[in-house]
Amino acid sequence: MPELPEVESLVRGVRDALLGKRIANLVFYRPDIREPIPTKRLTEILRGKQVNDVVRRGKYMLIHTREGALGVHLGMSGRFVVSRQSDEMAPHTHAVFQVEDGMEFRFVDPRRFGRLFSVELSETTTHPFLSRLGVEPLDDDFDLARHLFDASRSRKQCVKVFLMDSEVVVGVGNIYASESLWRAKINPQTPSKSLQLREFKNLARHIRSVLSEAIDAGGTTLRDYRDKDGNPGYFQTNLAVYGKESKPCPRCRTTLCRMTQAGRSTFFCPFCQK
DNA sequence: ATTTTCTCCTGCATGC
DNA sequence: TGCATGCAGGAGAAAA
Repeated sequence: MPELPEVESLVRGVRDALLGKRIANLVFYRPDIREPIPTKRLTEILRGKQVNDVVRRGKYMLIHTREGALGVHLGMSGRFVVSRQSDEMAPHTHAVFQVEDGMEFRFVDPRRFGRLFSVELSETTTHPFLSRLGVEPLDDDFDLARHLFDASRSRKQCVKVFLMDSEVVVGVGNIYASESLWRAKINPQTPSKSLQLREFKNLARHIRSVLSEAIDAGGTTLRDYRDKDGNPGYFQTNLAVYGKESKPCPRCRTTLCRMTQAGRSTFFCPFCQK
């Protein structure tokens, strides 16, 4: 379940491995993942081209050349792993990007919720997958609390669902929404419009700290997430509430609860998060 | 217009 | 042991 910290960890590794390198060739094994992979256009953009930049936007990774970019979304179970060309091919390998240095990156995704897409030079911000994304929670250039406060005034949604709206703020998925609300001692069912600016300031601080700590730990691996070298993250050992239903709250020892909000599991402490 | 539900898919846990 | 069932979930599409 890659969210912002997992994608950021991956992007940093891919950037180190790929920046300045040339993509020698591309091989597609299964172009019909969530959406058909634009194999022809991706080949035009990448083959024989040098990688200029590798960046994250929300939960998307963008690998740029002077012709455009490859967009990658890991979905639920996607991996983007560096391999030797002689390594055995993992099941569910859908695409391979061969690098001039003899290594290659492989996109592996058992559940096929992920996507590979092409981004033209002219649409790095206007591409349909990118244009509607909300703010980056770790950007320092603006007031996250103020943004959340303003965006929530006209909403009926509860704060947990609101936080997970990628048109409001990107990268906060099911795990980090639950974790940051627990840290901020806010009940996930609280209507977002009823929170005051002061409470959003506290919440924003905790969103940033939990995401930053998770990046430092290489992300959270519950089942599928791996970095480019196939290594898991380690932040799952620091999770306070996610997946901890019926375990004691780390703060007050009250038994943690699980509920469903907008079809997603939410974990919380019924005592701390009143 | 906003918000909820559905959909995509496979692997794993559960229950009989 | 084996099979059926259900659940997990990011995010766009569809429905409400």
